[in-house]
Amino acid sequence: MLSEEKDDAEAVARIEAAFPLSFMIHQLQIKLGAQARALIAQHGDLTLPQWRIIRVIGMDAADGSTAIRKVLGFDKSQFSKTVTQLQARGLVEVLDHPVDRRQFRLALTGEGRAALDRLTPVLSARNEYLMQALSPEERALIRPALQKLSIAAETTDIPTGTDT
Amino acid sequence: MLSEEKDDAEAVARIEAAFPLSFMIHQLQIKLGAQARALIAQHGDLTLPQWRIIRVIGMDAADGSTAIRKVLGFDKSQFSKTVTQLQARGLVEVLDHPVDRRQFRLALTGEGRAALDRLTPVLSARNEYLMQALSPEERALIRPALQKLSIAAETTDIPTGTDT
DNA sequence: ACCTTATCGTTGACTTTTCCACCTTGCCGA
DNA sequence: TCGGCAAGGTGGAAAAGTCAACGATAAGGT
Repeated sequence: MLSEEKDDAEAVARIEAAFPLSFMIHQLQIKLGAQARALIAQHGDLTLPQWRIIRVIGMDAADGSTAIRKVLGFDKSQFSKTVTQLQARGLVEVLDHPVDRRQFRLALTGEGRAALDRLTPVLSARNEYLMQALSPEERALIRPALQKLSIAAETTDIPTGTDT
Repeated sequence: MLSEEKDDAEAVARIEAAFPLSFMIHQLQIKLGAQARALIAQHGDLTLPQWRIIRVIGMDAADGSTAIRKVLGFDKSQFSKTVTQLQARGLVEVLDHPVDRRQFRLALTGEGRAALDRLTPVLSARNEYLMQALSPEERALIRPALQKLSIAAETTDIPTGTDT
């Protein structure tokens, strides 16, 4: 009799139906993080934040520290520490910023790019797998939806129930 | 001249366009977590994980430890430690589980329910605020989408690019 | 009934993340 | 041009989260 186990699953479903959105996202993030860590660990020895930074630098869409830090949403301190680690491991090069002397530019070293090339296929396949779990409409809507939420999540003072 | 600042913002937008989904969710979760911490801190002295557990118990949809732990996605260890804190602070009561002797049941004490009632309006208003940032279709689709992703995120071995 | 396997919660060591104070650099109005 | 304020990065302390090992209970197959 697996009624107990089933009861737990039913209880989970019952709760999830009325779950705050932020809880759902948190729960999802926990699972995604664990999945990513497992994949990264199987194919190298980067940490998850290290991988994220390398991945963004490798997109060649920006090299300023602030831009990279902000897309990732990283805390200043964590970003600083992770970049130091990457630099110490010779995966990333830290260069002067041409305009803003507070910032710096980031570039991959040969070794850094090698790590990126080794990991990219694996993580891309995962991303594909995740996207395939969604219906076409969901695929189309989820990115803008997440972006809107991301902006809304930056508000510090919430309009108190003056809505209707 | 705010060209520098603007350049950063443009770079961020450029990167985000081609961002892996998992990165977007991670970035969103960071912001949501910070927002929730700020709100909770303003209205009491709970930690975020403590609040989450209290909130779920207060839904009265389940009281078994496993069900509560799994909807939140919490690590066993973290869950155990946070429940101990809540019990020590007298916010939560730990009772025997009627069927499974490995688990326990959780219930709010009077003080626990008071904390819940104090915080709920604030956090509910935030949830409303977040939902209002979405279009009606997005609102309708986001929950099932996140649930599908959550299931997909549990897969440990990803089908390697054999798709086409 | 029995044996094997899986799940549960707890613990301790460890890593990661957050928070805060600090100093430097850029921004903008007086 | 100066003076205040915002934004950038660093470093240390505290909190949160992760991981592996353990003993106890359940579940499932034989």
